[in-house]
Amino acid sequence: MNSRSNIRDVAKLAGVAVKTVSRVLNNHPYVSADTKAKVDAAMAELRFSPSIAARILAGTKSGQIALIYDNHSPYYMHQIMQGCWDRCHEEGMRLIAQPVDVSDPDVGEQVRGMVRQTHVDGAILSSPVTDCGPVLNVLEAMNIPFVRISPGTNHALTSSVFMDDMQAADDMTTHLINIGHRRIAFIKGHANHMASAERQAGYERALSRVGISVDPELIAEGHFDFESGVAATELFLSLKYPPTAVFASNDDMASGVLAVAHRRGIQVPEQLSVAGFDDTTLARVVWPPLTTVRQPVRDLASTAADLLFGEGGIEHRRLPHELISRESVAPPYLPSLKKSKNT
Amino acid sequence: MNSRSNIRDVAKLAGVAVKTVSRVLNNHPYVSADTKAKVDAAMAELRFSPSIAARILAGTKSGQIALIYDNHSPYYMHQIMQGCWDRCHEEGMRLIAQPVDVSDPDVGEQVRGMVRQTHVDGAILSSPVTDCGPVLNVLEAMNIPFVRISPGTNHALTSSVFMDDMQAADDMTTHLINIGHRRIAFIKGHANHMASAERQAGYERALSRVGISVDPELIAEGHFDFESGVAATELFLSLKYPPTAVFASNDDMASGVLAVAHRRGIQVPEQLSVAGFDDTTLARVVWPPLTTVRQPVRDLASTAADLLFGEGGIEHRRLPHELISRESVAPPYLPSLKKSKNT
DNA sequence: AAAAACTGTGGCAATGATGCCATAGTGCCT
DNA sequence: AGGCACTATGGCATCATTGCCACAGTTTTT
Repeated sequence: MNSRSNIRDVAKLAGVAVKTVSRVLNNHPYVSADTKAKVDAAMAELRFSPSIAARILAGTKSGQIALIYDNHSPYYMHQIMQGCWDRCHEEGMRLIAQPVDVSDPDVGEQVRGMVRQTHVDGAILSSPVTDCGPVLNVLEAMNIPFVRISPGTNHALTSSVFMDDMQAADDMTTHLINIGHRRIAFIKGHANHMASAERQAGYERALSRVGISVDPELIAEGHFDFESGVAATELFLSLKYPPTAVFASNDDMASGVLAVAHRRGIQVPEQLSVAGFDDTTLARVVWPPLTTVRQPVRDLASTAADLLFGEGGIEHRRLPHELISRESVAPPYLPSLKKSKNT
Repeated sequence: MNSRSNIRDVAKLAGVAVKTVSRVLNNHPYVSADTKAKVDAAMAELRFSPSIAARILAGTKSGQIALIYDNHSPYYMHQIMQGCWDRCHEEGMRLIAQPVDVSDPDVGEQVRGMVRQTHVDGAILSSPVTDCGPVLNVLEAMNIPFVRISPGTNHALTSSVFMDDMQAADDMTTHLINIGHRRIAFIKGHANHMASAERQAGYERALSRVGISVDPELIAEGHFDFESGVAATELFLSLKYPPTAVFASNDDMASGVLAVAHRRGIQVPEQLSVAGFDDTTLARVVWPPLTTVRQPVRDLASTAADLLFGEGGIEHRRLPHELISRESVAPPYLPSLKKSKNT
């Protein structure tokens, strides 16, 4: 009925001491290959796997790490989780995915409770939790090592993995400029993600470099979701001089731009170019497929796990981004210019 | 930092036995109000909080449940998780999300290991894990209660929540017939989801009822992902008499249909109607928005958690579906009929 | 009035693994 | 030859809590 096998049963079957089984379990040095083989065989035969609870109680490690997140883009989180899972699985660690609400004033206590209960050995934080003061304080106070994925702020005491959001946004904006766009609108990301400000800065830097003034009318608020892409686009298209291109801070919002264009019968990319950010699955699923910045989300996550497991001290690793050209971006048609030439 | 106080310290300070403190902790009956007050005071003074690990080890409940899944649609899983999380949070339970690979011959052992390690009190299975023999056997052998979300097979010993996939597919097909379609193609779901067969049966039932013969050419394999929607559509459109409507077994595949239509310059819905299934976020994000069957995914998940927590015996609860009409479906244009009339 | 049931409390074993200390053989340096 | 470091293994206490059994006093039932 119950699989009753514990470490003692394994020890008996393998003909060794309990302590030796424990050593095999924890990959301690000083176990002969011979003994290890016997123990492994016994464990396999008994279908043994150690109780985390007992391990926590007796020892100092639990073999578990937490992924703490608060992100509303399912595709993005899906990739983050996969990256973490893969590495954890390789490493024999258990991953506890823990959603939180960073706007909840109680978020620190919630994380404290979770750490207390699960005794996780470390944590991976995904933006925007990476910059959530209460959470950071709690983890530091409890002395839990953690790695941050795409943090917005520097933090001398912990490792992080990230990409150059500013440069990526600059690249995309420059690309739009290079193919002829001058009125380029920008939809900001959620304000609680620090990357949002970075991307905006990159956008503005690219414009400024070529002497295009930053027009506040062409910058709209956004929250990384489809609806805010829609809302922003409605605004842009009601302007006296609407943009010829819209650069959204993620793919979800870019999809919103496409939806409005479709509804109004505006041809993309002939009449309006649309660029996204992230290169989630969504970018390939919508029509036309989005020109976007590929963010190596899964690699970011698995690298974060690497850094957490690694012995090394704190490290800040930047992963490369890539501009992905698809069909949602083309040179502007610019009927007004043609007309003025004719007149 | 020093949460060094344990139940013994509390007992000593309160002047009672350790066991009595345990009773207070667990709200046992048979503790006098007087004693309870003393113990509460002592706990407060020592800032005591019990060790979950010890509790799990010594007791029979862990306060944790597992969500075991293997689904490749991020939007779908996102909703499932949310539903589970919400109820678990209300109930003070910890949720451990555990992805598995049902095609892995070792999947049973993996689940066994997870259960033994974490001591979960119960599990929620999401399709297709609901019909994965090895997993079911392991959970039964370990005597872990579980609830299945959208299982394909009946199972007298465990509760389940589901919707009527056959009826839903029938409804959608009938809707397409009612507005004039006769050549309706169908893209199957992943073969390892039992719901796939149900949906196909519903499609065929609706056709048969009105005397339309089921044309094997109009039924294509699919795997619940965008790409298989694309592949199926390429097939359909290369037929001598292509369909006027395509009914895909989920929204991801329906998005694939839309993509092919866009690429070939086929107007949706004027020249081709497209229907999906699930009503995930994706259905509203693509263009045109998908007519689809709303599956109450989040409710399914939270209901599953309800049944797991509930004292009640086994129960099979069906949740209602709903046909959502959006812009991807319209009456067929049928140019060939018009032509023949004219000639 | 005896028996049974309820109330309130205590003692001790058990849970499953690790930490620390001990032991013993081997190879190497001085 | 003595001492030391290294390899390999075993024994036992320990972690913090709950389950089971026992016991005594009080109330209810027969």
